[in-house]
Amino acid sequence: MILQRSSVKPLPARPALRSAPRSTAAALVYDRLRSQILSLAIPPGAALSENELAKSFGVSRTPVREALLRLADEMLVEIVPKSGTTVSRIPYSQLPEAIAIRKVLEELAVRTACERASKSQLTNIWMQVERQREADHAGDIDAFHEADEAFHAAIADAAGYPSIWQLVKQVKLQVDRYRRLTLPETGRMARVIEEHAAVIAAIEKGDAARAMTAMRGHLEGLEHSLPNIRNLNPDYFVEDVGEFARPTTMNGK
Amino acid sequence: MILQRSSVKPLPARPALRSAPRSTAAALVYDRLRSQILSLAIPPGAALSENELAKSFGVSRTPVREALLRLADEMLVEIVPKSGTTVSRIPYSQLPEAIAIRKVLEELAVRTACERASKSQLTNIWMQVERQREADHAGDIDAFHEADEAFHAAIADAAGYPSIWQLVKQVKLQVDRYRRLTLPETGRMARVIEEHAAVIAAIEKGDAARAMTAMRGHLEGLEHSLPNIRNLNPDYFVEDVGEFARPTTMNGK
DNA sequence: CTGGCATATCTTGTATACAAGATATCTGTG
DNA sequence: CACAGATATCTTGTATACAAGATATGCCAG
Repeated sequence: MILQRSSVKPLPARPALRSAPRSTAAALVYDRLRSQILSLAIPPGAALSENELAKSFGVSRTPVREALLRLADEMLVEIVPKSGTTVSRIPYSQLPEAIAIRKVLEELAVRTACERASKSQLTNIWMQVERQREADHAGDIDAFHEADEAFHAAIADAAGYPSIWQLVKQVKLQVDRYRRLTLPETGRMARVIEEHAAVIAAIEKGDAARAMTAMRGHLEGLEHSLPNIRNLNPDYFVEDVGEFARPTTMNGK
Repeated sequence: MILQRSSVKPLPARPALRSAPRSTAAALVYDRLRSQILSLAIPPGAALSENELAKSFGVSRTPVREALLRLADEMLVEIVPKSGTTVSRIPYSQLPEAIAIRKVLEELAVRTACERASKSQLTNIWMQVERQREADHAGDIDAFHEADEAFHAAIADAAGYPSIWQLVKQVKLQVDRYRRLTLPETGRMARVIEEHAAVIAAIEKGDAARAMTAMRGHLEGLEHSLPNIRNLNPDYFVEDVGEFARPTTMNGK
């Protein structure tokens, strides 16, 4: 039982063991599948067979099934009881909702961080912006993305509301998959860095209104990128997703 | 693993499939366990054994394990790899965070509902208030609670953001367990009904500011009830929960 | 060639056996 | 009696076999 007070994460400069073996087989299968789904390496609508996955991972169906059940809870796969399992299609109509939710959550984070952030926490946030600058210079998209997420997580930490970032991660999943379909926009990294810097600068001054506006504007950049493509791969999307709330596994309660 | 070996509810030999004819055994076990955990019938800190649960439910370990894994994702149980599984203690220090998050989510819901609610949706919301009035008169606490939740869900529906309620349900779990420990406050139902009526009235008028204020005030009632007891059963709580985000199952990521 | 029914073969759900770490107990030794 | 070590017995993690529904296939009648 480890009980550890966490104010600031060490955050290794290096992704460390990215493809390292996780503790359990189920965790490994979960990580790999989730990563491939989010990167669209496995496209929306693709069929997944527990037997095939078990063979390809060299494990039995048990850990594969465990991973799939968890992915179903995250709405990343859909399990039809005695029929089959597929990678969820992207619910296009729900993306604005996800962004709206993310906005209020992150506004709460910056607002509260304005009141409660310690100096070391502010430093940590700035550090993530610096990491992004370096990644931009190096042209390392993956490192940029990682530092981007660390930035938002650090703000939630500074607010003393770390679970805000847990919720945001959960909510942004489908949006992330959508954005993978759009072409990388040139100069985006530099713009994001500017916006991030504006947010943390306002937090540092304790200017809640300004910080919230900056964060809102930053996230509205996501909204503007929505009505972009989607006609390229219409079968990657589902127009109207029925009674949401994991209609596939168990009962939604 | 110290902790009481407290037996899991006897659960009649005849599982009363009539009242809970869930499709799969795993779903049934999940529902029953979850209900008993939230009602504190199984107290925080109680040990859970997959074998014992399997015997008491008359099924094998497989569906029991599936249910426990899902409950672990919801932070309702904690699984220590080769050691044991316990009902999660209530993270007292995280309750204000949960309430703060819920506030901004529901403020988003009422604000958006002011713009988008249809007449039938408004009627639906009023209907839930009416159900609460009836439950109050009948003194039916369970029915009141159910209508209470339906009220908040209906607002999210009216906003066109139904997943807001899904998130709120997820966030309020630990607060709900906490409130089960406090004595039922006389006159609370009537007060809640008043507050609900004020919210829907403001939504109906399209007065977003007023609706948000009403909802905020309503939810602040939760906050005021926090520093109540907690000394009665100090072993039901955990002061500082380390690296949040399901530290028990798999890796957070 | 077309339609319909039986069947073969998929799928997921469940039960059971085994593996291996963690913990408690008991035993032997000083 | 105190303490250390072996061991018995817990725990969860995984593999495998079987059950049963869903789907595809193919065969046969018209």
